[in-house]
Amino acid sequence: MDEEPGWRRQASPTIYDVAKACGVAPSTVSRAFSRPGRVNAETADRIRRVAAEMGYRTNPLARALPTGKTSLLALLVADVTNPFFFEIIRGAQEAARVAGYTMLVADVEESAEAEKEVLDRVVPLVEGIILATSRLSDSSIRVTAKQRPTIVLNRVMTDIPSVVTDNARGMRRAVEHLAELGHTTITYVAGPEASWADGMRWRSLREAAFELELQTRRIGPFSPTLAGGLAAARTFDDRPTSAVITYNDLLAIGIMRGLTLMGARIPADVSVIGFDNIFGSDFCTPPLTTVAAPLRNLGAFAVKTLLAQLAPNAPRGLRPALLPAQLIVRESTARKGPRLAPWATAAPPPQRSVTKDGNWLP
Amino acid sequence: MDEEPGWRRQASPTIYDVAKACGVAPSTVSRAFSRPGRVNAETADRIRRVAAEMGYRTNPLARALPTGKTSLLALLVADVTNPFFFEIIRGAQEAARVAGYTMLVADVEESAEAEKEVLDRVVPLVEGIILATSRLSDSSIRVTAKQRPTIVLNRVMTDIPSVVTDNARGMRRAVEHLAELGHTTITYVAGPEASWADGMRWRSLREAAFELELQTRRIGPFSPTLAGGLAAARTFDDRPTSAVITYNDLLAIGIMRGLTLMGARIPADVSVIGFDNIFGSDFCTPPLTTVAAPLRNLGAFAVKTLLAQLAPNAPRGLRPALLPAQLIVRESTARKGPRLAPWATAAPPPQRSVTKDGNWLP
DNA sequence: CAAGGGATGGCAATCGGTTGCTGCCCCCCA
DNA sequence: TGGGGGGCAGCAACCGATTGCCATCCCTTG
Repeated sequence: MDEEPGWRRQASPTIYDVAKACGVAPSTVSRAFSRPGRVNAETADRIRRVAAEMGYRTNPLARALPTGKTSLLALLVADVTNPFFFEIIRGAQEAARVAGYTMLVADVEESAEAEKEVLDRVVPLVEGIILATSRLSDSSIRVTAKQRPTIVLNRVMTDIPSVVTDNARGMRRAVEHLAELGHTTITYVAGPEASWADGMRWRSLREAAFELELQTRRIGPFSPTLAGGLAAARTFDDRPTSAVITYNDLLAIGIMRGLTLMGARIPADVSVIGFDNIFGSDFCTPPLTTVAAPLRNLGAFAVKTLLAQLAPNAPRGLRPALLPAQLIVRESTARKGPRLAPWATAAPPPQRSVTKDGNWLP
Repeated sequence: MDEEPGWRRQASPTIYDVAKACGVAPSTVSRAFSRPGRVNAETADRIRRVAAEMGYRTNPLARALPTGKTSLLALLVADVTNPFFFEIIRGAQEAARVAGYTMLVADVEESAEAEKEVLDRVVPLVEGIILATSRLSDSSIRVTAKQRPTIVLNRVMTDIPSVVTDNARGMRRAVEHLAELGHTTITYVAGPEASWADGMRWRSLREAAFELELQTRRIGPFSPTLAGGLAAARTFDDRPTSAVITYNDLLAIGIMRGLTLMGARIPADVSVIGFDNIFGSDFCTPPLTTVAAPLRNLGAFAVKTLLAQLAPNAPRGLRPALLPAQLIVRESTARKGPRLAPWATAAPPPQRSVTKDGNWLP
């Protein structure tokens, strides 16, 4: 009865198999891979040859158990379908890959609940965590950071390493741009209240406007999505201004679309500036003037910072890393025109209906 | 000297700690969680209470080593920055999460090399794999499938479970739509040669056109990106037709933009239909008529199929799952106009420069 | 009252590497 | 010739949970 050994789905060879085939001890095989100098060069070579022949691959689970080195990093993003994260993910994955790490990207669907759940699941698996635009409270983040090295992206915390875009400088450039075009009052379309970046951008706007002697106004909060922008357009229509800066590009694209439907012309009637320079901001109508975040770099930099934390001689640099933003002028901004709402009196609104999630009805 | 026990970064409690605190054996603690009926209800309750108090969390690595259950699934996508995948990722992550699995999303940057490397790294960690738009050869995929249950998305293989959009039906609808608008010749703008979907779409176009007595033409291959579309516009300009169907939306948006820069009006001069209904296809200029793939469902369905494979009584349904596509008519298609190239004679092209990756120059 | 059996809990092996320590061999140098 | 030391390989414990098997205990039943 013992000629047919029980088989599992995939009996890949182990160091024990390799050891037997080579006539050495398992520990020697292990060291042949993980500590090359520790074993005779010839022996090591032979072991590696045989191992390759047998198709041996070291089992990451087994390695991770005693050492804790899973070679896994986690990146939690608020919303994978938000283009803001695309290049961040790319940059992070790439950086992780070249460093020999695998990136575990998880979507938390804009919910603190889901974020906690995902964290619970992921924390024990990974060596480090990047929280991109977390919706968690500072204290929740600290709890996580106590368990694994953690980096926050797009948010500043005093006791956790953070990587952010230089919002203040970017906002300053945007405001200057509008001022040069003759605008005197700027409406800020706010994003989620829980968002650190939103508060930061609004404050920076206030400051810049104050220095340049412009007026500001604020509407919101709105969901940072196309649909949110559509809603913002309706609110904005009550007290319009000639210039708008939005929390992010999605909101900007949405508000442009909403205003256009109401009969406004962009940029002739209203100039709009977004934030982040996401995918699509260059081919929307009109192409959007926006404060470009160094997205890819943001992701890559976060990984590098995290990896640095992982090193035994933890550097502990806690000053937030400020990555430069850049104003990209496209076609949604223009010299201030004479006309303000109601737009409909000037141009009949192209009649068309839009569903609540921002799609055209057939 | 032994009062200060060596500490590791995070000594989370183990079943041994819990066992000691409860005065029972570790195995009992283990069973209290994994096999509730097997241990006295009171004991189990007490153990669970103490465990909760101590903040015990079962270590997934340790559990996975003997059992092989990592509760991890892998989703490999050709390009995370391609919006085609956004909703697929969402759908897949969501489905995995509710099933108690964590999804490991990996970007392979459109390269078979990178795909292999990522697979090597990921295969031993996960219980199953979803290959979305793989650039691998059939035989490479089979090798992977031998190691772990594997599902291919957007590609049909006879011996591996696959989930695809019903391209033929979708293409048929698109061609009918163009025929109704009076178009007689359709140019197909091809995507990557290695793409199964590209071949499928082109064949379906041929068939549909044949039945409806239309002419077809084919240009390409082009990279399935905005930049690819810009290049396609130049090629198309040599032998223009009044209708274009592209391999995907990105290509469609790119070619629309390219043609517009050359002075063509869309849809008056050229009607364009894309494929996939990606993020952005509704707010580009003009909003794109496209064959909508059930993206979110595609992802969710793939996960469900994979999970089914994981069950011990493997169903082994090998007929590819065809998910229905839908034609979304927006504003990039219109009745065939009288005018063909050269466009420039009719309308002076708005002079503007575009960088090779499709951004406007400042 | 004894045999049988279900309910509970413990023992110990196991998953596949890693690593501290030991032991052996050989070479070098005094 | 003997002692010291470096190079190399093996032994065995360990990471933390799972699980087959055995030992108890107590209750039931003939």
